[in-house]
Amino acid sequence: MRDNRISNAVIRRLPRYRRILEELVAKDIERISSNELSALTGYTASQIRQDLNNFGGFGQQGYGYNVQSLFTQIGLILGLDRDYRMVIVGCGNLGQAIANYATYYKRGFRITAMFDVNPKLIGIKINDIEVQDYEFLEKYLAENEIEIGIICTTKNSAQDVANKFTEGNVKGIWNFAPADIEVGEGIVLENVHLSDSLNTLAYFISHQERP
Amino acid sequence: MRDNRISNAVIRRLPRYRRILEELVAKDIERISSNELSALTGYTASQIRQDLNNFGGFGQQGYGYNVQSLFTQIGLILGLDRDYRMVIVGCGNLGQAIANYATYYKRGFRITAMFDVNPKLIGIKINDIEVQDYEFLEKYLAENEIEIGIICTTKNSAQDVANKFTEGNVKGIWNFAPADIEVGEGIVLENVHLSDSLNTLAYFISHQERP
DNA sequence: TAGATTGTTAATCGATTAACAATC
DNA sequence: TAGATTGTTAATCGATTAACAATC
Repeated sequence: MRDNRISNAVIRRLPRYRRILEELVAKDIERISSNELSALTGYTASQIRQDLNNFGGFGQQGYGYNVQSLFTQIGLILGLDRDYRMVIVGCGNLGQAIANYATYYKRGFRITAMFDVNPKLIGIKINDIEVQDYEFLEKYLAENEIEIGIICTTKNSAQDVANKFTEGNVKGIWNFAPADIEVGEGIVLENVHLSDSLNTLAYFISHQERP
Repeated sequence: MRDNRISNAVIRRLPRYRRILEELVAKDIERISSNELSALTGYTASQIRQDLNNFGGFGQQGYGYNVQSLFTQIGLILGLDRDYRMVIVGCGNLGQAIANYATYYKRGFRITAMFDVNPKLIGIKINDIEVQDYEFLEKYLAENEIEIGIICTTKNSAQDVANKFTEGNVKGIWNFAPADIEVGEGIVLENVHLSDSLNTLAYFISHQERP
């Protein structure tokens, strides 16, 4: 699989392609053309063909794409053929929501431990996982190989957690705290800035249909 | 304020500028140059000046930008000088997390009602707001002017909720369900696809440092 | 084979960066 | 005033779209 500098824009469209293909698989649809995919995704047929051809020729002239096979291929490209062990720090509602979400809807992404500083949360069980004292994170990461660290803390704690994750050799950090954190060299950072998203929504609402 | 077709890319950088300026305000820093802002944001100084000049000349030659004033200006551009009434549908952990988040951290964005279909959730109070039966959403929207509808349900219910929001004349929809929903003409849709975000993270982890 | 549709190259469009005159 | 830094125009870069030959 060639992946020498595929643009970010392309990568971020892949999960969406996959999501739509998943529905087609569920509907037992066997083949689809770039034109039909265009109607479903909103991207142009040309763009879809360009995107997919970054990774190889998945289609067949005169036929289109095999839905099941394309779905599988995109999964392979995204790295969804392996398991990811994840640790959540911050077990408030958001941390619990992410834990539930991953547990019930994201096969392949497994929460192995959860941490918090709040004595009221330490000890409770969330989907059979007992919340541990944040103090033990370092030790836990040293003893267990964890691919993804998830930050669901407040803004102020986020960088400290990120540092511990970095030292603990996670490969990626999924950050939900409204902070711009720094991560170690070679560690992937994916931010979900809810605040930015809501502010953007406010902008578009305010600027709807005005001269 | 001119806003004839400002590109999406620019808009999505604004909340980040604002977030960083907010910290500078807190640190009592008075002025900042595009060059210094560049170091803090990671965007080039040139891009920052271009971005800001879409909305007018906020800076002063030889001086730079006044931090407090720029912060305020960006807030105005984003439409953060008014209140937004919001309704949440789906009161599981995620819905509750959003409710807490908005209540405690987002002045100007006010949750006025919450709805669910689950009898176990109907009647409980989340930050003084009682969860109502989803059945009453339609009536509620008819009687109250709501700007933002928030979808924290499962994939399968998302479109139904979106339809009710559309009929109830919300101006924007903040969607957390992993579904591609359709919304009425003129209604702004902002998606937070956690699943896509996690899949993207998996991609970058899988493709770190490989030939 | 004829028709359909991809893979891929070329053209266009838009966004980012560079450069510099204007000006505080 | 001299120095600094913006606002803005021009150049570059990259991403999207169009076109069409290849081919199933």
